[in-house]
Amino acid sequence: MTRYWLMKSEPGSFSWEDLLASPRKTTRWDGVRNYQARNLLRDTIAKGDGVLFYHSNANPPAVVGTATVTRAGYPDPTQFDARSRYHDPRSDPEAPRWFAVDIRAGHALRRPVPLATLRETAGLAKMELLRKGSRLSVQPVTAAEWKIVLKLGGIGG
DNA sequence: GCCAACGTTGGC
DNA sequence: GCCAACGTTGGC
Repeated sequence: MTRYWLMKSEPGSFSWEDLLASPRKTTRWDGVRNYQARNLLRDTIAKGDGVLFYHSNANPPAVVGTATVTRAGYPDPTQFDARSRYHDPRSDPEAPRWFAVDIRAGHALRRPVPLATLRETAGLAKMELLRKGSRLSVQPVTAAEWKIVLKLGGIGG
């Protein structure tokens, strides 16, 4: 069963344009250091799942494109890399603490959908992103929410 | 830059 | 197990 997700990225560190410029428009979604998000990456997110690519800490914050999961959860190598800013010396290679997935860019939205627009859209009232205090960098999106966001973005009907 | 909300750490 | 202190996220 195909599921849908929203992934946040600060364009100052890795933007939608950076994803498009990546080899095969694919990147490893690594550096996630939150246990709830880790559980999703490790246990639930599957190859073929759809991703809304969201620019956080942006002006305006907005969903800007879609992506596809091309590789399901595997140990995030940055946790074992002493030179990485994501290095975690307490993670045991025999039982890795952090996981990553690979994603490939799908379509740019014809119109990015700003956070404010999401908030104004009735069918999205229960979106995780809109919950007060929500900070999950990887979060579930329902099929209905996915459809609505794509429509707002001018793709997918 | 501010600050609310949340997660993690560590003393006890 | 409690909770204060601290660090991070992310909108504004």
